[in-house]
Amino acid sequence: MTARGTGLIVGPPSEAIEAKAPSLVEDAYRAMKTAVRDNVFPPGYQGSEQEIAIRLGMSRTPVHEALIRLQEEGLVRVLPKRGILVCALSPADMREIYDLIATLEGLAAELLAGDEALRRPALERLDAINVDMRTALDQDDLDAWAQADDRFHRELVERCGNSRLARAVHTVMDQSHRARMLTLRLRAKPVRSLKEHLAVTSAIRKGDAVKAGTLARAHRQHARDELMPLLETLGMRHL
Amino acid sequence: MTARGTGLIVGPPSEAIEAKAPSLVEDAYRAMKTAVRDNVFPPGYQGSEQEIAIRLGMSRTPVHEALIRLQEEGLVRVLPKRGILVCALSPADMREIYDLIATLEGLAAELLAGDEALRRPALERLDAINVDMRTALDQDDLDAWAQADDRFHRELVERCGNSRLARAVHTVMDQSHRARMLTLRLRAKPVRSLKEHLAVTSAIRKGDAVKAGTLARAHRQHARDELMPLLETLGMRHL
DNA sequence: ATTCGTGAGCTTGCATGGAAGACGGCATGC
DNA sequence: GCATGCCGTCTTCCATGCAAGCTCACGAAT
Repeated sequence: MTARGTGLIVGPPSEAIEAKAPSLVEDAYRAMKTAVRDNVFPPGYQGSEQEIAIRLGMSRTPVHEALIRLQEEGLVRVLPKRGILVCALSPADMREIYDLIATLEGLAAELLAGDEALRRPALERLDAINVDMRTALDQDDLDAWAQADDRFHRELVERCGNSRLARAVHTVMDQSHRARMLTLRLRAKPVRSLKEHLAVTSAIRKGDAVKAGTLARAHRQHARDELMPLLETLGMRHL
Repeated sequence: MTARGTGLIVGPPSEAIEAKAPSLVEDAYRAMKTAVRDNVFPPGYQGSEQEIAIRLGMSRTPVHEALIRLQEEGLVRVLPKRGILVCALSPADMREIYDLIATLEGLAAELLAGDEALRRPALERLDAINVDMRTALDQDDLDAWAQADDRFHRELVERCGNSRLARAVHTVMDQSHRARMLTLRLRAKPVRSLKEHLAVTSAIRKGDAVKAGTLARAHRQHARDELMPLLETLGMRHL
């Protein structure tokens, strides 16, 4: 219990834009997260730490530690003595996620609109992204659209000044990434998205926090209301 | 890559009310979390895994793994090759946390008010807690008041039906618990809290989702606006 | 035919040791 | 006096080994 030295009292990881030191744990973490996101490990997939360790060319230890982090983020479960399991999402889970994101992005937009210093650089980015999305739509390039959409929402939460909010949103978006990609091509041409993005951007520019928040939240709720019936219809129990 | 068997596709930890199996990692996790919450490990405290392992009577491994989880939750930082550090919170961090909680509890109240099946059992609890809080106030029992306050907010998010929301709120509330306890006795008698809790409860009972959400959010914002100047005044750089 | 017990082969939990990095004090050079 | 480079010590990182628990197939008993 010897608190050594009166070292600098460093804050939580919030602020620090620490470029994680390279380590096997970090490698394993990234590799497995990517594998889950890209459906290399499909939901319901069961594997063992040993198997993954061999594939990544390391021992079980770093894999095990990376799995703890992934479990904490809700992407996998480690079943004691039984192996690891990639989590599947039910429609109810998707609803939870959308409700959460809608509200949090609403707050993000609100914070952004209410802070002059914050919104100036953010708007620059958002405007550029909106242009890209318009281009993608004109060219019927769904992948480019999805990428622009992703970037828009990412910038929104990353630049709102609340790092914990950003982290929370990222966590649940990681969980739902797979499902999102899966349903991307099942929906009608997403023309409304651009309109709504522009409206949110505009409200932020005007500094109308309440309106920006309301619009951003409604935007996600629309997406939710479009997605949920689709999932139910397809009888998707899990994905 | 042999996905073994067509085993049951289990969902994310969301639903499962799994009573964590007893394990050294779990013990270490709880012990250290409690130690941080109760200021046994004050912010800025530096220690080593070895030291903690000895104190807990186990090897370094479970301590290390528990630390990974605590780091993921933002309570500590593991500095590579240097030791562990208990995170301190700045006023800016407290603001982040309150903004986040305000919004999330707003959503929780909204969800609760909008769902008949959910709100019935919840209201039973909330009513009881409100009675306890009234008693505590009448007796000037600050500790009892704090406990009732905590329970109220806990029930709110745990019974709203969105497990991810609950988890997110718990995570940031754990982070801010220390600061909250510290400032508990610096504030005026919290008579407004009860009134606001009653108002939120009433709105939920009426099924007025919008009002419930607005009130719950405003309640936390009031607390924030009361707390922030206090922190600044005391010149608290970190806590 | 069906049930139940048993054991082999998985799995992770945890302990431990060696390796490499980070820090701080001390000697050295100016 | 002051800066600088070196080295001992402390720390985590990672590999590995053993132990214990879980699953499932197989065989015996009913």
